[in-house]
Amino acid sequence: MDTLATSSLSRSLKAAEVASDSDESEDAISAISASEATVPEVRTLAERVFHQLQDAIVRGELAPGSKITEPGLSKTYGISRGPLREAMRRLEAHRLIERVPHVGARVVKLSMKELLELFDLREALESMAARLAAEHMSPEEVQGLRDVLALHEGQADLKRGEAYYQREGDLDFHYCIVQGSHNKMLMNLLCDDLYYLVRLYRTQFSASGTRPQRAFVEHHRIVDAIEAGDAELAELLMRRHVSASRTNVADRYAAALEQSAAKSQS
Amino acid sequence: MDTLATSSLSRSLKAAEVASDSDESEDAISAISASEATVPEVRTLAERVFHQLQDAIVRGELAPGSKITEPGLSKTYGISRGPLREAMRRLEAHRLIERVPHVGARVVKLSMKELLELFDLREALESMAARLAAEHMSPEEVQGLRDVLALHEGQADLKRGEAYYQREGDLDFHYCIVQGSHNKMLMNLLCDDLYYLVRLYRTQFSASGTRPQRAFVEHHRIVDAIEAGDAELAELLMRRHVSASRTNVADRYAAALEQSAAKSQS
DNA sequence: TACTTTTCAATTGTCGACAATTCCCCATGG
DNA sequence: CCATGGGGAATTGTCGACAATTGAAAAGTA
Repeated sequence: MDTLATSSLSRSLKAAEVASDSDESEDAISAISASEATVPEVRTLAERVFHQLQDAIVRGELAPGSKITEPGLSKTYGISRGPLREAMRRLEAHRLIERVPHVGARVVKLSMKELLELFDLREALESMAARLAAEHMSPEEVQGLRDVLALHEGQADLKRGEAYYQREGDLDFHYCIVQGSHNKMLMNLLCDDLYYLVRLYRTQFSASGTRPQRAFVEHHRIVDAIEAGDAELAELLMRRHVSASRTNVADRYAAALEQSAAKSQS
Repeated sequence: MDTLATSSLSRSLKAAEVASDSDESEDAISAISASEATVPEVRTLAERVFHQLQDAIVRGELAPGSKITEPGLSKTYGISRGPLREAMRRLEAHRLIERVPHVGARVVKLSMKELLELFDLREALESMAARLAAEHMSPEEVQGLRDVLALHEGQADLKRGEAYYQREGDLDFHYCIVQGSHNKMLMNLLCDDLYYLVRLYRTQFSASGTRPQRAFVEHHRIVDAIEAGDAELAELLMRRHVSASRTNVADRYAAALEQSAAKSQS
């Protein structure tokens, strides 16, 4: 009951963490359609509660900006404060919580400014990932990418209007590209740090994607370029893709701001 | 005696950490030439030992790949294992140590492959930083940049052959550029995570810079572009600058490898 | 001698208790 | 009524002790 997997992404992320040495990113890709399959059970309490808190934050169970106290969490998760504090230290380093000495910790709350900064980072890093993926991905890995795309397309076909789930799938896609770069540092950075912040944003701003079809064709174009080994094109397309996503978010935010301003004025 | 500042960089990094809210990056720049000035003393033991260990690792006092035990460090730093473990959890998240549950922790040892990956990351991120800096830096900040450059130039003039210290100064320069981007996420990523790994590499491979003059003119060209507000040029020049540095490292490594191979064969 | 098994010392993981600091509330005074 | 200061409850920081796991040395057997 307490280990609800939130989406295929969370599972693949966890699987990647325990087996980060494997150069076979095929594992990670196929793991997406795998069953619950007992994530090689975490060996230590501190590690377990770290992942639990990470999930809880990213899923919005722990509201952004809300204060979290050690005795509270200690009782909730049934562990003592020792391992809990270690988990919190890790969360702090990953920027999912913010701590002030002798005062306490609270879940991070991304401002729109920070969110846009995050998109700038993604643009720089993921375009690089796409370039490297075009240079290094094996034909089998590319096929895995296509499978992922087909899978999500089928899902989106089922729930035409409800594009929310596709947004998580979107991260799955980007996750696979990063795996394909075969650059471990980049993989760590994006998959272990930035993508959790991206997911946090999605719950915080309850962002339901509003351009699923367009994102789909962009995804396909990117895979085409990767398959063709056209690194330059893949980099360019990914840069545009992320940039368009950023613009989309900024526009929606501006619209929401304007609407709330008009409402308060009326 | 236990708080030996290793270089101006370490001080500016620390100062940036405690006052990360300040939008006045002027502070960080001027802090470079400031005196010892008691880094606003860390409030908690865990935090203090974290910085001490961070410095010890980056300076090479704790050899890369060497095993570190909790009782050992506990006695060395005169604290109990509680705060120590919290510090180690933070170091682990920053990828300065690697831990295996129930086995132990050891200082990371960068392979050449990982080092080159690190340079790829820097190329993507710092070129982005240069572009943003060209767009956002104020005239005062640019002046601060020039001061830093002049300062290091004077130092290098003193120790002509000994270019080692300049290498630390090199990071100071890059540090200022990142500050000038005014992108907090980027600043955190580069200054809190990647730059420590870069410094670790420098001790691990005992990298004495071999191209100080060229790096100097490249630095000046970059500042020129930033001052002119030419974002595109600044981005390009920084990309080339980091790329050249990467090539330099790779070449030196290949040469050293060849030399050792020849020696073992004779 | 080589290989397996067993024991044991050392290290890591976890817990509960105590000390130190902060924050909130309330009383007191202007 | 508002400002100010003190007191107390709650939370965070630190410590030492105990349990659990590991790795290797030591003992035993073929």
